[in-house]
Amino acid sequence: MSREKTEAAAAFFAAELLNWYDANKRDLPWRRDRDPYRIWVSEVMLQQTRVDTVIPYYERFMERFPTVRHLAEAPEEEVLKCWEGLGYYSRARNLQAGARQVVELYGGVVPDDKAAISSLKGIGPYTAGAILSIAYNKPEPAVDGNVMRVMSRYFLLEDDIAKPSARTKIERLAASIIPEGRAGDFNQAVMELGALVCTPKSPGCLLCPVLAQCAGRAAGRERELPVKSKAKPPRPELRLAALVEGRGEHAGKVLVRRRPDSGLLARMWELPHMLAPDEAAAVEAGAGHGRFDALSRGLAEEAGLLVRPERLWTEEEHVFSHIRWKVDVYLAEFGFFLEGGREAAAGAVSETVSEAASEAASGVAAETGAPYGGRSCGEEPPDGWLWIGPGDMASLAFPNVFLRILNDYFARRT
DNA sequence: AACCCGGGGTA
DNA sequence: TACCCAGGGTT
Repeated sequence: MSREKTEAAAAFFAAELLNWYDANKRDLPWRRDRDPYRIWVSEVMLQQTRVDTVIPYYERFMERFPTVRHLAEAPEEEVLKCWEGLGYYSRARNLQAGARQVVELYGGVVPDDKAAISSLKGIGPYTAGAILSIAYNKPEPAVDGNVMRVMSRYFLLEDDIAKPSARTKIERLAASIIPEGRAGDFNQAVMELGALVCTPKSPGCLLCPVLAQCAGRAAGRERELPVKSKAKPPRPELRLAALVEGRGEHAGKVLVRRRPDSGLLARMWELPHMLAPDEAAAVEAGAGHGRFDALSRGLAEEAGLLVRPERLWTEEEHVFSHIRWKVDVYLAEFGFFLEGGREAAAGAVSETVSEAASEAASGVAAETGAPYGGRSCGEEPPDGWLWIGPGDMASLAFPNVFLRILNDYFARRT
């Protein structure tokens, strides 16, 4: 296509899209004003997440953390709890870290220049452009998946949008056609078109305000675009989890633990669980045991927790973008914690671990306070472990799969 | 550049 | 079932 023709198509695109947006934009909570903090929160929530899913979370979040200072000063646990179920929890932790940066470095005012705003935790090229354009009306591109799809079709771009180079190219193109004084509206208009009309599977071309100049449609290729290489399928993992029921003063409660500070589901709460051993390999090595033994041994070695699994209680599935968990949940009777945690536990675990777990669960060790395997043991949960009842569900943040399991469990018990 | 990081809607 | 996301961080 000639440069002149492309430029004419670009001018048409911007003008028609703005008219369409003015008449058709949705009334969304974060479009009530131009408070950069509110725009920021909405943009972070909208990363990889649909508008309808975000709205209730957004309302709740803004009620609880109405200003950047409220967010900066809140306990992280509360922020995570507010984000529970929304996924990609590093977004919540980074958002709060960013809020604290804004308070400490910029007096609580979200900066309006690209370098400063891009230096905030959790703000990448898209979010920086979105805040600068929507809140401050600066002529910065905000290129997300919608924009890449719309532009790929309209300009018939065949770049693989899974590659970063495609986004960079589309950013340059988008920046070159932002209409004077209307950066925020234009960026939102392109995204709105992608969300409402130029949808991934079956674009509503007959309703499209820029149909007349759409090169992809003219070529009859709107359904083939954008070009996107496929991601690897998630790897399957079988997880063995223990639903450990308390006794005595912990009757009616179950044992949960907090995940490490970094990595998958960082700092969220969960049932104790482990990756199931490769059973074929175990049998080959002459160490084949059942799932009950595997769980008992695994939790002892990895977590310093002695329990006796009783029966399979439920199976749940949980799909991440890169892992597919099948979670087999076993009801288990509590034994004791090995003091000294993992290291001590590893040394204490013997071939007779399942017998030890049985003894422990039947209360032998607990009653006598006797050490096991040369190690002392206890009933008090170490740091990062808790006995919880139904009433504690409101204050601890769980990933969805464990939320389902625990809510199910408490609902059936009571 | 490749990989890590959730969850839900849609066809 | 498979695909799609209103991305950013880490290595």
